[in-house]
Amino acid sequence: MPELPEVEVTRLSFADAIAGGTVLSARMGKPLRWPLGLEPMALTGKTVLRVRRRGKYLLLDMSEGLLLVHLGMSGSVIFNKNLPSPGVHDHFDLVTDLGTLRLNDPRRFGAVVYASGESDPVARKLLGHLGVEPLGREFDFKVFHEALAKRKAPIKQVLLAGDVVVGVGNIYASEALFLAGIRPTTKANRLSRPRLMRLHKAIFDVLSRAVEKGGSTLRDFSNAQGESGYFQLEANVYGRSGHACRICASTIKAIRQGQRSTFFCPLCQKP
DNA sequence: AAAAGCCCCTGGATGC
DNA sequence: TGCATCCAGGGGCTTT
Repeated sequence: MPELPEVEVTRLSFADAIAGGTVLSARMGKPLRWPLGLEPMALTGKTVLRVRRRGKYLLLDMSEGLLLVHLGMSGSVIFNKNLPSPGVHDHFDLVTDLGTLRLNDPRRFGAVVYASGESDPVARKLLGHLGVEPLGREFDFKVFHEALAKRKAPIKQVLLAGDVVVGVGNIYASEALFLAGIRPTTKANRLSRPRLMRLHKAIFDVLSRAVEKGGSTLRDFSNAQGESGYFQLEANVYGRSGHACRICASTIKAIRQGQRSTFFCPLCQKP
């Protein structure tokens, strides 16, 4: 489910509310993608200092150590006081004196992992290979250009891999390539500098716009206050195969790339 | 080093 | 109504 915008919207929706909260108890439901790394109750007494984001990971800095939270494909988080007793897909509760953070994740591709710090091996394994943050100052065009020049894979799949830029998932990869006028199958190293400049800008624009709109709610995404996002209403290509392109009225096409769907306009997006 | 496939898991939509 | 099949916002791991 969640790409960078949804994770960022989630973060913004509870970061201030949980900051300063001291853990009273914690519980795990069914196992998630990776083990927590300690007994849930060992989190008791730690304080949540702040919530950051790295790629699609939420980082909860604790008074000692940090929690890495990933929403996988179907995860969502809610933060509130007096939550009802956990449902079948509620797999992690962090009860603090300011409220409870609860992860709901039917498919359980998500994870909550404790690390002693960012140099902890488990944190390095999950975060160490990540590319640049697209909404930060470090998203430099020259670096982007040089990284893509080394890649012969289709540009869509390079974007998805997340080792050049983080946070661009299946929706926003298709959307950014549409805005840049680039065919998703074009090999990354075959793109000219002007076209890459358009792509660089498109990635920033589409992700920031999606954050503004509260993310995309396709099936079940909502922020920690239970509110839906609206960016999907603005999608130009994602999920629109067979429909008319909003720009040129051509029929939007769907193809498969690496076991994932890709959507594009055959006229607006040049190989 | 980089690319391509394979899984992990559940639920909703679709088709017969 | 019942059952099979396909598809879904991710990404680490293994194999080429």
